[in-house]
Amino acid sequence: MTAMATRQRGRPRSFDREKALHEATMAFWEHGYEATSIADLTRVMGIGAPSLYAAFGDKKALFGEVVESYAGRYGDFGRRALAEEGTARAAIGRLLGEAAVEYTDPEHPRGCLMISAAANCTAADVRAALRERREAGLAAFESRIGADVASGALPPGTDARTLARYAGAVLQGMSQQARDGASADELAKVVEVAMRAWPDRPAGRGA
Amino acid sequence: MTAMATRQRGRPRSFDREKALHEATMAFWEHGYEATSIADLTRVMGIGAPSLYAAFGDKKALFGEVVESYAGRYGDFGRRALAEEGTARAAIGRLLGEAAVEYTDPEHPRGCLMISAAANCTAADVRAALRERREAGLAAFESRIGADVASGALPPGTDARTLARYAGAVLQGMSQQARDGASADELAKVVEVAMRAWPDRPAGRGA
DNA sequence: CCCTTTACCTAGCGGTCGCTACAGAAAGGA
DNA sequence: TCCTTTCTGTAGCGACCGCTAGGTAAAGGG
Repeated sequence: MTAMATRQRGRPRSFDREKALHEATMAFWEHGYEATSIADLTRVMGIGAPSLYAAFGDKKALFGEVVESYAGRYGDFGRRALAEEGTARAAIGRLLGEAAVEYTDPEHPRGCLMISAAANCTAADVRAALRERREAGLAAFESRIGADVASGALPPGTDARTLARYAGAVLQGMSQQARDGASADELAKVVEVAMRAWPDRPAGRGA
Repeated sequence: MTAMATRQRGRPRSFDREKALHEATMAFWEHGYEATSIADLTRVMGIGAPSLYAAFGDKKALFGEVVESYAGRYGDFGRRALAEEGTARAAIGRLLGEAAVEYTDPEHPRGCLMISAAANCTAADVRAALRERREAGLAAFESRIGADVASGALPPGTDARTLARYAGAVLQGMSQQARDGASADELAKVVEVAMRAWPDRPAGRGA
């Protein structure tokens, strides 16, 4: 309390916490929250159960850290696309295009952890946590689209909420398809089709 | 063997097999294959575990019957739309529109059992069984679209496989959104947007 | 009536779940 | 050197998992 950073007393941790968290992320990403057991986790993390509990709390807290680190490391392409592109169309198009690559990257499990890892989960709070993140994503889409409607880059009658939900549905569908085995190329072609639905000039049909 | 239909010997079953199967369907639909325990099933079916095993085999076999009956009872709108509509566009548009209603019907759990019930399932064969059904659905879409390309109802360059996968992705996304709480009206608007991507006349941009 | 056949109920099997008590090991402070 | 602090490994807790043995109840056949 008085001094800060008591410079580690006692026996030092014998494993790399970041690396262990990464391995846990891969396991949860692949199999989902509930289907990944503590025994699975201790095996892939290379540590004993007491070390896991000492370092991360419990299974839910570990999953919480996994989701947080996942969002920053693998889910950030969406935020960047929304922030960096000049129009909602460009942002969503880029986001979906990058998802096609990301969701099929052989370096890690397929699809999106935040979409699939708590799909059929008994723990209601874990389900709710990921659902809230998905809803936050939709809200970010809607906000970006709304800005384009306000600026005139999209037709005045455009329903931002619906267009955001459409983009979210395509994204979630792509995640499922990736987990079902679709290739990056196949998903990229789907994105190309999906973007044809976008109202691309202020004289469009509206909605 | 010699005579047929030995007209029930022994004590008759004390529960309605169809009704029990229906209750099991609701449970699996709501919570998924793995998260639905035998104890959950016996409770909602109103029978003891030995009766369940005697009537349905084991958990996998029961789930198999559930999927089969679900496909006929709740998943048939897709087959009908593909069979009855004059064009692939009309068929897919109707299919998605009916899905918006079906996936949010308060009479039963939200979304589609075949899409979500084995999402994070440890049993690989159960996962594979539903994946194969989804792939069969995509193949049916592709076949119907291919017929329209051949007949000239769709532009010659149209990629039937991609268009089918696009429709499947939207459908799967809608299922997820329904489970996340989207209303029938919201999903219907998403369908309206999604169908704008459809190549609607033989002078379209192709792909 | 008794016998056979089938279904039901109670109780509990071996296994895995998430999690932890406990004792030993490895560091710094006195 | 000894104590305190923190981490590690073994071993196992109570609860639940899918599933079933064994005894009893309810039907038809003789």
